[in-house]
Amino acid sequence: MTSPARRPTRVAKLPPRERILDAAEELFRSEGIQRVGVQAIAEKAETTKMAIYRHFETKDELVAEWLRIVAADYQTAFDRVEAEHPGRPGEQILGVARFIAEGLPAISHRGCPFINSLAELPDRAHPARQVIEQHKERQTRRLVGMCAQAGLPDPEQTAAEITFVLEGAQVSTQNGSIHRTGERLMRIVEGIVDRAAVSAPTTR
Amino acid sequence: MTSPARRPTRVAKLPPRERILDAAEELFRSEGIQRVGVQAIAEKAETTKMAIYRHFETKDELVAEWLRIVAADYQTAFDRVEAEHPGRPGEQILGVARFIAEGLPAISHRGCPFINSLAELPDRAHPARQVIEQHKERQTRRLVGMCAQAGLPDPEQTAAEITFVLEGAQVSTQNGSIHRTGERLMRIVEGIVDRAAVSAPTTR
DNA sequence: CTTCAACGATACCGATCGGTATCGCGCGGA
DNA sequence: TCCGCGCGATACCGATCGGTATCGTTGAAG
Repeated sequence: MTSPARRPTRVAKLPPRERILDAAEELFRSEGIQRVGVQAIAEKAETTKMAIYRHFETKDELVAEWLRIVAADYQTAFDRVEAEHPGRPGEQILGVARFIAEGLPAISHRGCPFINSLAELPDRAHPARQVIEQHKERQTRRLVGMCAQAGLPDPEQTAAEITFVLEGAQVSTQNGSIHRTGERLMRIVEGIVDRAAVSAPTTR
Repeated sequence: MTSPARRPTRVAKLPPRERILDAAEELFRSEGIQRVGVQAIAEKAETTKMAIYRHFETKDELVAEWLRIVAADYQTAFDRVEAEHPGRPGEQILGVARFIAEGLPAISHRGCPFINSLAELPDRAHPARQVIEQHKERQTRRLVGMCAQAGLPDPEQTAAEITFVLEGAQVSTQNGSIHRTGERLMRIVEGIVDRAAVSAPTTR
């Protein structure tokens, strides 16, 4: 009656490490890093503090691991967008913007985990800071590459403009209404790309 | 020898309340809100915890008061920019952007206090949240007004775009180099205004 | 069947948190 | 002159923090 892969109750609980990371994801996103204690994570993960410290050296390392997963998810989304529009960098840029725009309601009132973590972790020696900086660097590099492939005259400048707009939009979801912020954001990015392309009407 | 207005030593210390607010300004900006204890503020202000609680009901109220002062400073800066270019809304918009751009090095590696406070205070009932929302609302209204006076066809849209860019630029100062971010930001805002004005070449 | 490692539970540690109570001192206004 | 209040200092409160030690149990591999 005790087959290994399935348990009658609890519908096959995930292993502790994944339950911990899932709980951390929920709590860190909704309440921030500093306000969430290790005990709270353990309870939400249906385990104990000790189990957490068996899998992660410190709370700071758990935070870093969480952000690594979030960063990997962003990378995957970028890959998918890129694959959906092969050889059409203009569409890829808009796809990235759409990905962010469509995610705005989900992060409503809490903004981007990376931006928030930056605000919560002023110590540049914190292990999570490396994760954040590497992530931002990669995303910027990809965006610059798309702009360059689109033949835009100043890829770094346009990529910076798009980055600023995307981050600003995510920040703005935290207060006030999100009404139409997504559509607004899409039209802004469309305008940026169109304007940047006036002197170089190549692929797109 | 003990004249009231001047003291031989300590070069005329400010009254406790202002010393507390000055200390809070420094510490909250550089280390964030949650990481700074009331005791640390008292020590930097050369006073005691009790003195702080004589002037502020709670730490949360002190945070709100600090943000009220920061918001008032922003308002003053906006007023000055507006007065420097009377009747020239295009120049006013660029003046606002220049104010933010020139402030980037000063907030280097720590970003905007409002954005950071939003990340640190997820509780919408926190007294500081009202201050932040009112501030953002006012700034947005002023920027929309400038865009409208400049005769731009869609003031809300353009104001939103500028707001996003300004906030994104401030966020981006926290990681990586600030090299040329100010100039970059200025050129971006110039481009936004120019593009938005193509169908309405009025004042400017 | 035995063994070993991961797990869950509990109790505990020192440190720090926001906030309070209670002193004594000193200066300014009446 | 004297009163009173703001001030600085100290000690203290309960709660929570990140992190550790030590149990008994369990489940899967050998």
